[in-house]
Amino acid sequence: MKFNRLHPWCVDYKKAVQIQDTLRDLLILKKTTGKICTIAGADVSYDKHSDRFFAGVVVFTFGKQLEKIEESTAVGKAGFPYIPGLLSFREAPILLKAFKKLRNNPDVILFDGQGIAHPRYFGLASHMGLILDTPSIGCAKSRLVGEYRCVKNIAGEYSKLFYKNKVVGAVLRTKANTNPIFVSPGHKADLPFAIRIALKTCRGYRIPEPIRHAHLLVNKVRRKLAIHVPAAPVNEQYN
DNA sequence: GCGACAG
DNA sequence: ATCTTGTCGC
Repeated sequence: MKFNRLHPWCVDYKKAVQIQDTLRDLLILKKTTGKICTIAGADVSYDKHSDRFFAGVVVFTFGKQLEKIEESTAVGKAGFPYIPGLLSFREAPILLKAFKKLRNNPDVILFDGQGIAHPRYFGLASHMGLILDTPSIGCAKSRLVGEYRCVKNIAGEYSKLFYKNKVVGAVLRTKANTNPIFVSPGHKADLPFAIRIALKTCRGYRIPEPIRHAHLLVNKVRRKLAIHVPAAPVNEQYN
């Protein structure tokens, strides 16, 4: 799939913040009209020993049945440290490498990170959605910013996530007796749409299927490509 | 200065 | 994210 190069990735932290403040104003926070036929999930795994990333994208048909129709992976070195609020500068380059190999153009993409529930309203899902010019939704497993009331322990229940007096997302219970996930619009999406899509793609697990399968995929690739260091000889104890 | 802090 | 075994609960 094609995407726009909006800026270089090799920037300093201050420049990264400026880029976020600029690109944020390009986001469209309204649901895009049109039927959704395919939906993708993306995830990244990190190997600290080789300082490498394993990225994966899985595309599903969207309907009563979710059917896997394509998957794509990429491997590469990490080029930016993890800094809360700047995650996209760390993970987007390797994710884009995987998206570039994708033959399908998914109608919606789910990311394992925040959308606009971010200090500058521009999390990973927003950044990726903008570059790929595709509706995107952030589905994070924990909170970055914002306050919320506890969510009823019933699948489908949610609480609005407030940040600086604005609703930036929802804390969504995708399954009973399980911690909720943090859903927020990325690009070309509004909150009701984000919540609806996240819930419709859950199949008995806490994490929506597209992201869950992308996670399984990157771990599979990681095991396969792991650099096997020869086992250290076992030193027998004498005396 | 202190605490918080997606992956 | 990663390091990691067993274990408690629906």
